[in-house]
Amino acid sequence: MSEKKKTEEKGITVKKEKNFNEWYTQAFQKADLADYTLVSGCVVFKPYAHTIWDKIREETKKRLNKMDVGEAYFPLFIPEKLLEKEAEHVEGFSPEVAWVEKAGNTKLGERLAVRPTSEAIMYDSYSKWIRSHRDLPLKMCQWNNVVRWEFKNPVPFLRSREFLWVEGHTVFADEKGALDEDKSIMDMWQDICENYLALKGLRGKKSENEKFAGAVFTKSIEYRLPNGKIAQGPDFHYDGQNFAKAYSIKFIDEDEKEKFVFQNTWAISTRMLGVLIAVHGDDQGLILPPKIAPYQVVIIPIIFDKHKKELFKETDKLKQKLEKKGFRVKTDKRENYKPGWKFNQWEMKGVPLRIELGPRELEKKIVTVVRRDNGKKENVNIKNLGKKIKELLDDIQKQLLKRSEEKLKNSIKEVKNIKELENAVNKGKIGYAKWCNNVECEENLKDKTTGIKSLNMPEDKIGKAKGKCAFCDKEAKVYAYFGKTY
RNA sequence: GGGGCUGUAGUGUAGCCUGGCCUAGCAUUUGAGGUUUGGGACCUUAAGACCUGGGUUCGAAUCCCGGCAGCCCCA
Repeated sequence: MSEKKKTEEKGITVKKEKNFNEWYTQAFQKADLADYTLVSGCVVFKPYAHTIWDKIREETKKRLNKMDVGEAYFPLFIPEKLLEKEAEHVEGFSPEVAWVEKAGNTKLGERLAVRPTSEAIMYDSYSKWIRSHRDLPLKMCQWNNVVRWEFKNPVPFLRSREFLWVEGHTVFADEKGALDEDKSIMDMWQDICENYLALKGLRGKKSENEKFAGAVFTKSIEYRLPNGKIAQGPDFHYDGQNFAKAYSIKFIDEDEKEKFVFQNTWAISTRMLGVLIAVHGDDQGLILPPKIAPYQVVIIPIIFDKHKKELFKETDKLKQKLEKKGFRVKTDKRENYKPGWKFNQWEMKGVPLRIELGPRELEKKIVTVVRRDNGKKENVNIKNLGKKIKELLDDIQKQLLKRSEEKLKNSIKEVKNIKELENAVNKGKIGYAKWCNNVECEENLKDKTTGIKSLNMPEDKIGKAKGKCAFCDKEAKVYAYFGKTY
Protein backbone atom coordinates (compact mmCIF):
# COMPACT_ATOMS: atom_id res chain seq x y z
CA MET A 1 0.00 0.00 0.00
CA SER A 2 1.35 3.42 -0.85
CA GLU A 3 2.08 6.01 1.83
CA LYS A 4 -0.58 8.26 0.46
CA LYS A 5 -3.28 5.66 0.53
CA LYS A 6 -2.40 4.71 4.06
CA THR A 7 -2.98 8.18 5.42
CA GLU A 8 -6.08 8.69 3.35
CA GLU A 9 -7.81 5.67 4.65
CA LYS A 10 -6.67 5.16 8.18
CA GLY A 11 -5.19 8.08 9.97
CA ILE A 12 -5.93 11.75 10.04
CA THR A 13 -6.11 12.86 6.44
CA VAL A 14 -5.24 16.51 6.76
CA LYS A 15 -2.31 18.46 8.11
CA LYS A 16 -2.97 20.39 11.29
CA GLU A 17 -1.16 23.44 9.93
CA LYS A 18 -3.05 23.50 6.66
CA ASN A 19 -6.59 22.81 7.71
CA PHE A 20 -7.00 23.12 11.41
CA ASN A 21 -10.78 22.80 11.58
CA GLU A 22 -10.89 19.55 9.67
CA TRP A 23 -7.88 18.28 11.59
CA TYR A 24 -9.63 19.00 14.88
CA THR A 25 -12.79 17.20 13.81
CA GLN A 26 -10.86 14.12 12.79
CA ALA A 27 -8.48 14.22 15.74
CA PHE A 28 -11.12 14.04 18.46
CA GLN A 29 -13.13 11.42 16.62
CA LYS A 30 -10.23 9.16 15.77
CA ALA A 31 -8.86 9.38 19.28
CA ASP A 32 -12.26 8.14 20.42
CA LEU A 33 -12.88 11.18 22.61
CA ALA A 34 -16.29 12.21 21.40
CA ASP A 35 -18.96 11.63 18.80
CA TYR A 36 -21.76 13.67 17.34
CA THR A 37 -25.38 12.99 18.22
CA LEU A 38 -28.68 13.98 16.64
CA VAL A 39 -28.84 16.99 18.91
CA SER A 40 -26.93 19.79 17.29
CA GLY A 41 -24.15 21.11 19.45
CA CYS A 42 -24.34 18.27 21.95
CA VAL A 43 -21.76 15.51 21.70
CA VAL A 44 -21.10 12.28 23.53
CA PHE A 45 -18.15 12.47 25.88
CA LYS A 46 -16.78 8.98 25.37
CA PRO A 47 -14.89 7.21 28.15
CA TYR A 48 -11.49 8.32 26.93
CA ALA A 49 -12.53 11.97 27.11
CA HIS A 50 -14.39 11.49 30.34
CA THR A 51 -11.32 9.97 31.96
CA ILE A 52 -9.29 13.03 31.06
CA TRP A 53 -12.02 15.24 32.49
CA ASP A 54 -11.91 13.11 35.62
CA LYS A 55 -8.22 13.85 35.98
CA ILE A 56 -8.94 17.54 35.85
CA ARG A 57 -11.68 17.02 38.42
CA GLU A 58 -9.45 15.02 40.68
CA GLU A 59 -6.83 17.77 40.81
CA THR A 60 -9.41 20.49 41.22
CA LYS A 61 -11.26 18.65 43.96
CA LYS A 62 -8.10 18.10 45.95
CA ARG A 63 -7.39 21.79 45.96
CA LEU A 64 -10.95 22.91 46.64
CA ASN A 65 -11.11 20.51 49.50
CA LYS A 66 -8.15 22.24 51.09
CA MET A 67 -9.89 25.56 50.63
CA ASP A 68 -12.95 24.23 52.45
CA VAL A 69 -15.24 24.48 49.50
CA GLY A 70 -18.11 22.06 49.94
CA GLU A 71 -19.62 20.13 47.08
CA ALA A 72 -23.36 20.36 46.56
CA TYR A 73 -25.91 19.68 43.90
CA PHE A 74 -28.67 22.09 42.95
CA PRO A 75 -31.57 21.48 40.55
CA LEU A 76 -31.16 21.51 36.82
CA PHE A 77 -34.27 23.68 36.49
CA ILE A 78 -34.61 27.32 37.37
CA PRO A 79 -38.03 28.98 37.69
CA GLU A 80 -38.33 31.94 35.36
CA LYS A 81 -38.98 34.45 38.12
CA LEU A 82 -35.72 33.53 39.86
CA LEU A 83 -33.66 33.91 36.73
CA GLU A 84 -35.08 37.37 36.14
CA LYS A 85 -33.98 38.87 39.43
CA GLU A 86 -30.57 40.17 38.45
CA ALA A 87 -31.02 42.42 35.42
CA GLU A 88 -27.58 42.20 33.80
CA HIS A 89 -27.42 38.51 34.47
CA VAL A 90 -30.70 37.74 32.75
CA GLU A 91 -29.89 40.03 29.85
CA GLY A 92 -26.60 38.25 29.32
CA PHE A 93 -28.05 34.77 29.30
CA SER A 94 -31.65 34.97 28.16
CA PRO A 95 -30.98 34.61 24.40
CA GLU A 96 -29.39 31.22 25.02
CA VAL A 97 -31.67 29.75 27.62
CA ALA A 98 -33.47 26.47 26.87
CA TRP A 99 -36.94 26.36 28.45
CA VAL A 100 -39.15 23.58 29.71
CA GLU A 101 -42.74 24.61 29.13
CA LYS A 102 -44.66 21.35 29.34
CA ALA A 103 -44.83 18.19 31.39
CA GLY A 104 -46.33 15.59 29.09
CA ASN A 105 -49.15 17.54 27.52
CA THR A 106 -49.76 19.78 30.47
CA LYS A 107 -48.48 23.27 30.18
CA LEU A 108 -46.51 24.30 33.26
CA GLY A 109 -47.78 27.22 35.31
CA GLU A 110 -44.34 28.78 35.16
CA ARG A 111 -41.74 27.79 32.64
CA LEU A 112 -38.46 26.39 33.86
CA ALA A 113 -35.06 27.34 32.51
CA VAL A 114 -32.53 24.60 32.00
CA ARG A 115 -29.64 26.14 33.92
CA PRO A 116 -27.17 28.11 31.80
CA THR A 117 -25.35 28.68 35.12
CA SER A 118 -26.70 28.34 38.64
CA GLU A 119 -26.53 31.73 40.33
CA ALA A 120 -30.29 32.13 40.36
CA ILE A 121 -31.22 28.82 41.90
CA MET A 122 -28.30 28.73 44.33
CA TYR A 123 -28.63 32.27 45.60
CA ASP A 124 -32.30 31.85 46.36
CA SER A 125 -31.22 29.08 48.73
CA TYR A 126 -28.31 31.12 50.02
CA SER A 127 -30.70 33.89 51.01
CA LYS A 128 -32.52 31.42 53.25
CA TRP A 129 -29.41 29.84 54.69
CA ILE A 130 -27.46 32.93 55.58
CA ARG A 131 -28.69 34.76 58.66
CA SER A 132 -25.66 35.73 60.70
CA HIS A 133 -22.00 36.58 60.26
CA ARG A 134 -21.47 33.19 61.89
CA ASP A 135 -22.82 31.55 58.73
CA LEU A 136 -20.02 33.09 56.69
CA PRO A 137 -18.01 32.48 54.70
CA LEU A 138 -20.17 30.03 52.81
CA LYS A 139 -18.25 28.20 50.12
CA MET A 140 -19.87 25.75 47.76
CA CYS A 141 -19.35 24.39 44.33
CA GLN A 142 -21.13 21.96 42.11
CA TRP A 143 -19.93 19.71 39.32
CA ASN A 144 -22.65 19.58 36.76
CA ASN A 145 -23.81 20.21 33.22
CA VAL A 146 -25.16 23.47 31.89
CA VAL A 147 -26.96 24.35 28.67
CA ARG A 148 -26.41 27.47 26.62
CA TRP A 149 -28.23 27.32 23.34
CA GLU A 150 -25.64 28.98 21.14
CA PHE A 151 -26.56 29.87 17.60
CA LYS A 152 -23.03 30.01 16.34
CA ASN A 153 -21.55 26.91 14.75
CA PRO A 154 -21.02 24.47 17.54
CA VAL A 155 -17.58 22.92 17.89
CA PRO A 156 -17.26 19.89 20.16
CA PHE A 157 -15.68 20.83 23.52
CA LEU A 158 -14.78 24.34 22.38
CA ARG A 159 -18.28 25.64 21.83
CA SER A 160 -21.01 23.19 22.65
CA ARG A 161 -24.55 23.77 23.79
CA GLU A 162 -24.20 21.51 26.77
CA PHE A 163 -20.98 21.22 28.70
CA LEU A 164 -19.63 20.01 32.01
CA TRP A 165 -17.94 22.22 34.54
CA VAL A 166 -17.50 23.04 38.16
CA GLU A 167 -19.15 26.24 39.26
CA GLY A 168 -18.01 27.69 42.54
CA HIS A 169 -20.17 30.15 44.45
CA THR A 170 -18.66 31.63 47.56
CA VAL A 171 -20.07 34.17 49.98
CA PHE A 172 -18.22 36.49 52.35
CA ALA A 173 -19.15 38.99 55.01
CA ASP A 174 -16.78 41.63 53.73
CA GLU A 175 -15.29 42.80 50.50
CA LYS A 176 -11.77 41.88 51.50
CA GLY A 177 -12.66 38.27 52.13
CA ALA A 178 -14.18 37.99 48.68
CA LEU A 179 -11.36 39.82 46.93
CA ASP A 180 -8.71 37.71 48.64
CA GLU A 181 -10.14 34.63 47.02
CA ASP A 182 -9.31 35.99 43.56
CA LYS A 183 -5.65 35.07 43.80
CA SER A 184 -6.11 31.65 45.32
CA ILE A 185 -8.66 30.59 42.72
CA MET A 186 -6.75 32.01 39.77
CA ASP A 187 -3.51 30.47 41.06
CA MET A 188 -5.28 27.13 41.31
CA TRP A 189 -6.51 27.35 37.70
CA GLN A 190 -3.10 28.34 36.47
CA ASP A 191 -1.47 25.52 38.39
CA ILE A 192 -3.82 22.90 36.98
CA CYS A 193 -3.66 24.22 33.44
CA GLU A 194 0.09 24.62 33.34
CA ASN A 195 1.31 21.77 35.46
CA TYR A 196 -1.28 19.18 34.49
CA LEU A 197 -2.66 20.16 31.09
CA ALA A 198 0.69 21.68 30.07
CA LEU A 199 -1.13 24.70 28.67
CA LYS A 200 0.16 28.22 28.89
CA GLY A 201 -2.43 30.95 28.63
CA LEU A 202 -2.84 34.67 29.12
CA ARG A 203 -3.98 35.50 32.62
CA GLY A 204 -5.64 38.82 33.23
CA LYS A 205 -8.68 40.92 33.89
CA LYS A 206 -11.56 41.13 31.42
CA SER A 207 -12.74 44.43 30.01
CA GLU A 208 -16.02 45.96 31.10
CA ASN A 209 -17.61 44.71 27.89
CA GLU A 210 -16.44 41.16 28.23
CA LYS A 211 -16.95 40.56 31.93
CA PHE A 212 -19.48 38.04 33.19
CA ALA A 213 -23.11 39.16 33.13
CA GLY A 214 -23.76 40.45 36.63
CA ALA A 215 -20.20 40.60 37.90
CA VAL A 216 -18.18 43.58 39.08
CA PHE A 217 -15.10 42.21 37.36
CA THR A 218 -13.94 39.01 35.72
CA LYS A 219 -10.51 37.42 35.57
CA SER A 220 -9.69 34.76 33.05
CA ILE A 221 -6.99 32.69 31.42
CA GLU A 222 -7.22 32.86 27.64
CA TYR A 223 -5.82 30.23 25.30
CA ARG A 224 -4.73 30.59 21.73
CA LEU A 225 -5.56 27.77 19.33
CA PRO A 226 -3.49 26.99 16.23
CA ASN A 227 -6.03 28.70 13.95
CA GLY A 228 -5.44 31.95 15.78
CA LYS A 229 -8.76 31.93 17.60
CA ILE A 230 -8.91 32.40 21.33
CA ALA A 231 -10.79 30.24 23.80
CA GLN A 232 -11.54 31.53 27.27
CA GLY A 233 -10.39 29.02 29.85
CA PRO A 234 -11.11 29.00 33.57
CA ASP A 235 -12.29 32.18 35.21
CA PHE A 236 -13.09 34.05 38.39
CA HIS A 237 -15.83 36.63 38.87
CA TYR A 238 -16.06 39.06 41.71
CA ASP A 239 -19.76 39.82 42.05
CA GLY A 240 -19.56 42.41 44.79
CA GLN A 241 -23.05 42.80 46.20
CA ASN A 242 -24.87 42.68 42.88
CA PHE A 243 -26.42 39.28 43.38
CA ALA A 244 -26.76 39.80 47.12
CA LYS A 245 -29.06 42.73 46.43
CA ALA A 246 -30.98 40.97 43.67
CA TYR A 247 -31.50 37.77 45.68
CA SER A 248 -31.63 39.41 49.06
CA ILE A 249 -28.69 37.64 50.65
CA LYS A 250 -28.27 39.48 53.95
CA PHE A 251 -26.85 38.80 57.36
CA ILE A 252 -26.66 40.40 60.77
CA ASP A 253 -23.08 41.41 61.39
CA GLU A 254 -21.24 41.58 64.72
CA ASP A 255 -22.29 45.21 65.02
CA GLU A 256 -25.92 44.00 64.85
CA LYS A 257 -26.50 45.75 61.56
CA GLU A 258 -28.05 44.05 58.55
CA LYS A 259 -25.66 43.90 55.60
CA PHE A 260 -25.50 42.45 52.12
CA VAL A 261 -22.90 39.77 51.49
CA PHE A 262 -20.04 39.85 48.99
CA GLN A 263 -19.81 37.04 46.47
CA ASN A 264 -17.58 35.30 43.97
CA THR A 265 -18.24 32.87 41.16
CA TRP A 266 -15.65 30.79 39.34
CA ALA A 267 -15.46 27.87 36.92
CA ILE A 268 -13.44 25.53 34.78
CA SER A 269 -15.14 23.55 32.03
CA THR A 270 -14.75 20.73 29.54
CA ARG A 271 -13.78 23.37 27.03
CA MET A 272 -10.25 22.78 28.31
CA LEU A 273 -10.36 19.40 26.60
CA GLY A 274 -10.78 21.22 23.31
CA VAL A 275 -7.83 23.46 24.06
CA LEU A 276 -5.81 20.42 25.07
CA ILE A 277 -6.50 18.62 21.79
CA ALA A 278 -5.92 21.69 19.68
CA VAL A 279 -2.72 22.97 21.24
CA HIS A 280 -0.75 19.76 21.77
CA GLY A 281 -1.86 17.56 18.87
CA ASP A 282 0.11 16.97 15.69
CA ASP A 283 -0.52 15.45 12.26
CA GLN A 284 -0.65 11.98 13.83
CA GLY A 285 -3.33 12.90 16.34
CA LEU A 286 -3.42 13.78 20.01
CA ILE A 287 -0.49 14.26 22.31
CA LEU A 288 -1.55 14.03 25.93
CA PRO A 289 0.46 15.42 28.83
CA PRO A 290 1.46 12.48 31.05
CA LYS A 291 -0.17 13.89 34.16
CA ILE A 292 -3.65 13.75 32.70
CA ALA A 293 -3.31 10.97 30.13
CA PRO A 294 -5.67 8.07 30.87
CA TYR A 295 -2.79 5.79 29.96
CA GLN A 296 0.74 7.08 30.34
CA VAL A 297 2.36 4.02 28.85
CA VAL A 298 1.14 1.46 26.35
CA ILE A 299 3.03 -1.82 26.14
CA ILE A 300 2.87 -3.50 22.76
CA PRO A 301 4.25 -7.01 22.53
CA ILE A 302 5.60 -7.77 19.08
CA ILE A 303 4.13 -11.21 18.87
CA PHE A 304 5.80 -14.16 17.20
CA ASP A 305 4.21 -17.53 17.69
CA LYS A 306 7.16 -19.31 19.15
CA HIS A 307 7.70 -16.54 21.71
CA LYS A 308 4.09 -15.76 22.36
CA LYS A 309 3.74 -17.22 25.81
CA GLU A 310 6.94 -15.70 27.03
CA LEU A 311 6.14 -12.33 25.51
CA PHE A 312 2.70 -12.18 27.08
CA LYS A 313 4.11 -13.22 30.41
CA GLU A 314 6.78 -10.55 30.26
CA THR A 315 4.24 -7.98 29.11
CA ASP A 316 2.06 -8.68 32.13
CA LYS A 317 5.06 -8.60 34.40
CA LEU A 318 6.12 -5.23 33.06
CA LYS A 319 2.64 -3.84 33.48
CA GLN A 320 2.49 -4.98 37.09
CA LYS A 321 5.90 -3.61 37.80
CA LEU A 322 5.07 -0.21 36.37
CA GLU A 323 1.65 -0.06 37.96
CA LYS A 324 3.23 -0.74 41.32
CA LYS A 325 5.27 2.39 40.78
CA GLY A 326 2.11 4.33 40.16
CA PHE A 327 2.08 4.60 36.37
CA ARG A 328 -1.10 4.17 34.35
CA VAL A 329 -0.35 1.35 31.95
CA LYS A 330 -2.22 -0.27 29.08
CA THR A 331 -1.14 -3.47 27.38
CA ASP A 332 -2.23 -4.19 23.84
CA LYS A 333 -2.12 -7.93 23.38
CA ARG A 334 -4.59 -8.10 20.52
CA GLU A 335 -3.36 -10.77 18.15
CA ASN A 336 -5.37 -9.80 15.13
CA TYR A 337 -3.67 -6.44 14.71
CA LYS A 338 -0.15 -5.99 13.46
CA PRO A 339 2.27 -3.89 15.53
CA GLY A 340 2.29 -1.02 13.04
CA TRP A 341 -1.45 -0.75 13.24
CA LYS A 342 -1.33 -0.58 17.00
CA PHE A 343 1.43 2.02 16.95
CA ASN A 344 -0.72 4.25 14.84
CA GLN A 345 -3.78 3.76 16.92
CA TRP A 346 -2.12 4.67 20.20
CA GLU A 347 -0.44 7.59 18.55
CA MET A 348 -3.82 8.94 17.49
CA LYS A 349 -4.91 8.59 21.09
CA GLY A 350 -1.88 10.50 22.27
CA VAL A 351 -0.41 8.03 24.79
CA PRO A 352 2.84 9.67 25.95
CA LEU A 353 5.06 6.58 25.90
CA ARG A 354 5.03 3.33 23.99
CA ILE A 355 6.99 0.30 25.06
CA GLU A 356 7.79 -2.24 22.37
CA LEU A 357 8.61 -5.71 23.54
CA GLY A 358 9.60 -8.39 21.03
CA PRO A 359 11.96 -11.36 20.83
CA ARG A 360 14.94 -9.07 20.33
CA GLU A 361 14.20 -7.19 23.54
CA LEU A 362 13.34 -10.33 25.40
CA GLU A 363 16.71 -11.82 24.64
CA LYS A 364 18.64 -8.80 25.88
CA LYS A 365 16.32 -8.01 28.79
CA ILE A 366 15.57 -4.59 27.42
CA VAL A 367 12.57 -2.79 25.94
CA THR A 368 12.26 -0.17 23.24
CA VAL A 369 10.67 3.01 24.53
CA VAL A 370 9.20 5.56 22.13
CA ARG A 371 8.11 9.09 23.00
CA ARG A 372 4.91 10.41 21.50
CA ASP A 373 5.94 14.05 21.60
CA ASN A 374 9.06 13.77 19.46
CA GLY A 375 9.10 10.16 18.23
CA LYS A 376 12.50 9.43 19.76
CA LYS A 377 13.24 5.74 20.39
CA GLU A 378 15.62 4.27 22.87
CA ASN A 379 16.50 0.93 24.38
CA VAL A 380 16.07 0.72 28.10
CA ASN A 381 17.28 -2.00 30.41
CA ILE A 382 14.30 -3.57 32.15
CA LYS A 383 16.05 -3.18 35.47
CA ASN A 384 16.06 0.60 35.13
CA LEU A 385 12.69 0.87 33.46
CA GLY A 386 10.72 2.46 36.28
CA LYS A 387 13.23 5.19 36.79
CA LYS A 388 13.60 5.84 33.08
CA ILE A 389 9.83 5.98 32.50
CA LYS A 390 9.51 8.55 35.23
CA GLU A 391 12.26 10.65 33.70
CA LEU A 392 10.73 10.47 30.26
CA LEU A 393 7.21 11.27 31.43
CA ASP A 394 8.48 14.22 33.43
CA ASP A 395 10.39 15.46 30.44
CA ILE A 396 7.42 15.10 28.09
CA GLN A 397 5.27 16.99 30.54
CA LYS A 398 7.88 19.73 30.69
CA GLN A 399 8.45 19.90 26.95
CA LEU A 400 4.75 20.16 26.17
CA LEU A 401 4.37 23.13 28.47
CA LYS A 402 7.48 24.69 27.02
CA ARG A 403 6.18 24.24 23.49
CA SER A 404 2.84 25.72 24.43
CA GLU A 405 4.60 28.63 26.08
CA GLU A 406 6.74 29.32 23.04
CA LYS A 407 3.84 29.13 20.64
CA LEU A 408 1.94 31.61 22.76
CA LYS A 409 4.88 33.95 23.10
CA ASN A 410 5.58 33.91 19.38
CA SER A 411 1.98 34.71 18.57
CA ILE A 412 1.84 37.97 20.49
CA LYS A 413 2.37 41.09 18.44
CA GLU A 414 2.46 44.58 19.85
CA VAL A 415 0.28 46.91 17.77
CA LYS A 416 -0.11 50.67 17.63
CA ASN A 417 -3.41 51.17 15.79
CA ILE A 418 -6.48 49.42 14.41
CA LYS A 419 -4.87 48.68 11.07
CA GLU A 420 -1.90 46.96 12.67
CA LEU A 421 -4.20 45.07 14.98
CA GLU A 422 -6.31 43.82 12.12
CA ASN A 423 -3.25 42.73 10.16
CA ALA A 424 -1.85 40.90 13.13
CA VAL A 425 -5.10 39.14 14.00
CA ASN A 426 -5.70 38.17 10.39
CA LYS A 427 -2.33 36.46 10.47
CA GLY A 428 -3.42 34.49 13.51
CA LYS A 429 -1.60 36.67 16.01
CA ILE A 430 -2.76 38.08 19.30
CA GLY A 431 -2.63 41.85 19.36
CA TYR A 432 -1.11 43.55 22.38
CA ALA A 433 -1.69 47.26 22.82
CA LYS A 434 -1.95 50.25 25.08
CA TRP A 435 -5.59 50.76 25.72
CA CYS A 436 -8.10 53.11 27.30
CA ASN A 437 -10.36 50.25 28.49
CA ASN A 438 -13.52 52.04 27.47
CA VAL A 439 -16.76 50.37 26.45
CA GLU A 440 -17.28 52.65 23.45
CA CYS A 441 -13.74 52.09 22.25
CA GLU A 442 -14.21 48.32 22.36
CA GLU A 443 -17.58 48.54 20.58
CA ASN A 444 -16.00 50.69 17.94
CA LEU A 445 -13.18 48.21 17.56
CA LYS A 446 -15.61 45.36 17.02
CA ASP A 447 -17.51 47.35 14.40
CA LYS A 448 -14.50 48.55 12.48
CA THR A 449 -12.81 45.17 12.39
CA THR A 450 -14.33 41.77 11.78
CA GLY A 451 -15.24 41.24 15.39
CA ILE A 452 -11.97 41.70 17.21
CA LYS A 453 -12.44 41.89 20.98
CA SER A 454 -10.28 42.41 23.98
CA LEU A 455 -9.22 39.15 25.60
CA ASN A 456 -7.94 40.41 28.90
CA MET A 457 -5.49 42.77 30.54
CA PRO A 458 -2.39 41.64 32.38
CA GLU A 459 -2.87 42.76 35.95
CA ASP A 460 0.63 43.98 36.64
CA LYS A 461 0.21 46.57 33.87
CA ILE A 462 -3.17 47.94 34.92
CA GLY A 463 -2.89 51.68 35.46
CA LYS A 464 0.65 51.70 34.17
CA ALA A 465 0.18 52.53 30.50
CA LYS A 466 1.25 56.00 29.43
CA GLY A 467 0.22 58.11 26.43
CA LYS A 468 -2.70 57.67 24.04
CA CYS A 469 -4.88 54.60 23.54
CA ALA A 470 -3.88 52.70 20.41
CA PHE A 471 -7.42 52.80 19.04
CA CYS A 472 -8.91 56.13 20.08
CA ASP A 473 -8.05 59.63 21.35
CA LYS A 474 -8.39 58.87 25.03
CA GLU A 475 -5.55 58.33 27.45
CA ALA A 476 -4.31 54.77 27.71
CA LYS A 477 -4.77 53.15 31.11
CA VAL A 478 -3.89 49.53 30.59
CA TYR A 479 -2.24 47.06 28.28
CA ALA A 480 -4.54 44.47 26.78
CA TYR A 481 -4.58 41.49 24.47
CA PHE A 482 -6.92 41.41 21.48
CA GLY A 483 -8.15 38.70 19.14
CA LYS A 484 -11.06 36.73 17.77
CA THR A 485 -12.69 34.33 20.13
CA TYR A 486 -14.48 31.02 20.03
C1' G B 1 -27.21 37.51 12.31
C1' G B 2 -25.94 36.72 6.67
C1' G B 3 -24.07 33.54 2.78
C1' G B 4 -22.04 29.03 0.57
C1' C B 5 -21.28 23.77 0.46
C1' U B 6 -22.47 18.83 2.01
C1' G B 7 -25.34 14.28 3.79
C1' U B 8 -24.66 6.89 0.12
C1' A B 9 -22.69 0.37 5.15
C1' G B 10 -18.93 1.70 11.48
C1' U B 11 -15.38 4.90 8.29
C1' G B 12 -13.79 7.09 3.53
C1' U B 13 -15.78 7.27 -1.17
C1' A B 14 -18.09 6.05 -6.75
C1' G B 15 -22.75 7.10 -8.90
C1' C B 16 -26.12 12.78 -8.86
C1' C B 17 -24.90 17.58 -13.39
C1' U B 18 -27.78 14.79 -18.21
C1' G B 19 -33.77 10.28 -13.71
C1' G B 20 -34.12 3.98 -16.12
C1' C B 21 -28.43 -0.28 -17.71
C1' C B 22 -28.27 0.56 -9.35
C1' U B 23 -30.35 -6.09 -8.00
C1' A B 24 -26.09 0.87 -5.65
C1' G B 25 -19.50 -0.12 -7.30
C1' C B 26 -14.73 0.27 -4.54
C1' A B 27 -11.61 0.45 -0.16
C1' U B 28 -11.52 0.02 4.79
C1' U B 29 -14.48 -2.07 8.89
C1' U B 30 -17.07 -6.17 11.30
C1' G B 31 -18.06 -11.91 11.92
C1' A B 32 -15.99 -16.94 10.63
C1' G B 33 -11.72 -19.82 8.90
C1' G B 34 -6.61 -19.96 7.49
C1' U B 35 -1.63 -17.97 6.96
C1' U B 36 0.96 -14.15 9.58
C1' U B 37 3.08 -10.44 13.20
C1' G B 38 9.71 -5.15 14.27
C1' G B 39 5.46 1.02 11.21
C1' G B 40 -1.55 0.51 9.49
C1' A B 41 -0.11 -7.89 6.33
C1' C B 42 -2.51 -11.48 3.03
C1' C B 43 -6.15 -15.28 1.24
C1' U B 44 -11.23 -17.49 1.38
C1' U B 45 -16.11 -16.39 2.96
C1' A B 46 -20.19 -13.79 5.03
C1' A B 47 -22.47 -9.18 6.81
C1' G B 48 -23.39 -4.05 6.27
C1' A B 49 -25.72 2.06 3.22
C1' C B 50 -28.84 6.03 -0.48
C1' C B 51 -30.22 11.55 6.64
C1' U B 52 -35.71 12.49 7.13
C1' G B 53 -40.72 13.95 5.45
C1' G B 54 -43.34 15.55 1.38
C1' G B 55 -43.65 16.59 -4.03
C1' U B 56 -42.69 15.91 -9.52
C1' U B 57 -42.54 11.38 -12.66
C1' C B 58 -44.60 5.38 -15.64
C1' G B 59 -39.91 5.41 -12.81
C1' A B 60 -35.94 9.20 -7.84
C1' A B 61 -29.60 7.99 -4.51
C1' U B 62 -30.13 11.39 -8.78
C1' C B 63 -34.85 16.83 -9.85
C1' C B 64 -37.97 20.36 -6.39
C1' C B 65 -39.65 21.97 -1.31
C1' G B 66 -39.50 21.56 4.14
C1' G B 67 -36.98 19.42 8.40
C1' C B 68 -32.68 17.46 10.82
C1' A B 69 -27.37 17.16 10.95
C1' G B 70 -22.25 18.48 9.56
C1' C B 71 -18.49 21.72 7.34
C1' C B 72 -16.74 26.45 5.53
C1' C B 73 -16.77 31.83 4.85
C1' C B 74 -18.44 36.64 6.43
C1' A B 75 -20.69 39.88 10.45
